[in-house]
Amino acid sequence: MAERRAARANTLIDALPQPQRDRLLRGFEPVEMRPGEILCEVDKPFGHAYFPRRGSISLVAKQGGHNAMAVGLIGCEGMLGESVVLGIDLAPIHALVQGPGDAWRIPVSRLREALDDGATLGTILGQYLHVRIRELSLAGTCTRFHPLERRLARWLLVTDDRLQADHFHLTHERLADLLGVRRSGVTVAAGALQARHLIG
Amino acid sequence: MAERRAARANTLIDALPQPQRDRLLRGFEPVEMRPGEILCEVDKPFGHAYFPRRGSISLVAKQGGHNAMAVGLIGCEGMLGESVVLGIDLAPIHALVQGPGDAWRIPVSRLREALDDGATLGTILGQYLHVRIRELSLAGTCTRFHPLERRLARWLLVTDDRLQADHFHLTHERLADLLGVRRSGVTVAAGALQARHLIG
DNA sequence: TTTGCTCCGTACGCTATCGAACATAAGAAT
DNA sequence: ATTCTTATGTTCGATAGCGTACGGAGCAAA
Repeated sequence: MAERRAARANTLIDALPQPQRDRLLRGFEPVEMRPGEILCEVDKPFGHAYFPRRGSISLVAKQGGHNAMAVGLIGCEGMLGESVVLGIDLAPIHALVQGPGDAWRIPVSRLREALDDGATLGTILGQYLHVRIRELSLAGTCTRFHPLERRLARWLLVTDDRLQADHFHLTHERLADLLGVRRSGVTVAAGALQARHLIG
Repeated sequence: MAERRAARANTLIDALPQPQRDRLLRGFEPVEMRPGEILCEVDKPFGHAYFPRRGSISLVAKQGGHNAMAVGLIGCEGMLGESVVLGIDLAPIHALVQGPGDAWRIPVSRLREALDDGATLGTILGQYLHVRIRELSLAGTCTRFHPLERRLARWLLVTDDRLQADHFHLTHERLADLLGVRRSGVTVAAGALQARHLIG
């Protein structure tokens, strides 16, 4: 599996000024992310924040047990646990590992300390939370107005972008869960995309 | 139009400790809210934050001009412009007046000053932003999985809750815009609710 | 009184998607 | 080699909501 770009670190961390970044790195613990692993559950305190370096984390909204769908995907461009900038340590949504990889993680308490260590980190996380909010706002509209084939294409593109890998494997079943549709619906939509030689 | 509860102020403001609230009130300007008035547009700087006292503000997500739907409703329990706590002064979403009423508004710059005047305001706005995020996350799922009749019922209940009025008037047309469906679809759904004597 | 406008009710055919089932196909386990 | 499992392809009838169109009711201006 060839690498598409050299950088394997996390974009948010890279944006920090050197001394602050070094201090923050001391609080980090590298962890592996395995697909399906649950990183936080809604309304429960999340003990750690995660900064993916490879792989991806999907944000899943659940509705009364049954119905669920993904409303966001986090890769090395983002983080899980932005809520700390709000002084909140409860997860607003479920999060689980989607694509395998690894991440830095840091206890919420230490991240909170780091937020007092100069304003830059707070600014960055604030901006990141802002784009999350924008994305969340649009997610609903997208689901409402676009047919499955387009939503599937979008999800595949986003996944590809986040994973930074030349290829990746996802079962129709899992895609169906993420998109909130039937498994066989994904089969059909994927077939249509293949017929147009848009995916392999 | 009888009042349902005595309190006509804004819940967030009421939650502030006395001295801080008084200082903040000096920055407020009372304004009237007329239905349809646009309070902010996505990616444009919003000059003021709004704290409704009566009436409501709907948050509208747009998709390429055509398709649009509401993803949130703000009444006297909330505010418009929470993004300031993130150090952001760009609106993440469109907002327009839904139900007529009045609000306090404050220039973003003064609200930002107020955030430095003790930590309480920041904490409150942070918590409020957190619930907004939770609501946004669920909005998509709700639209995806629930039939129109239920979504309509929900919207009417939320509107009633926010407006604090004994009655209110909404055309089917506007409800259709808010729910992202056809006008005639609303007519049918509303008829079904009336047939079950759930609305008048 | 006529005209015009806004709002509501209703209908028809169409599309996307559902829920459920069945049939392969490929690999892993025994 | 046979069985089990997992992933995929395909079908069928059902349903929600669409786009569009037409008719009527209330109300106001001319």
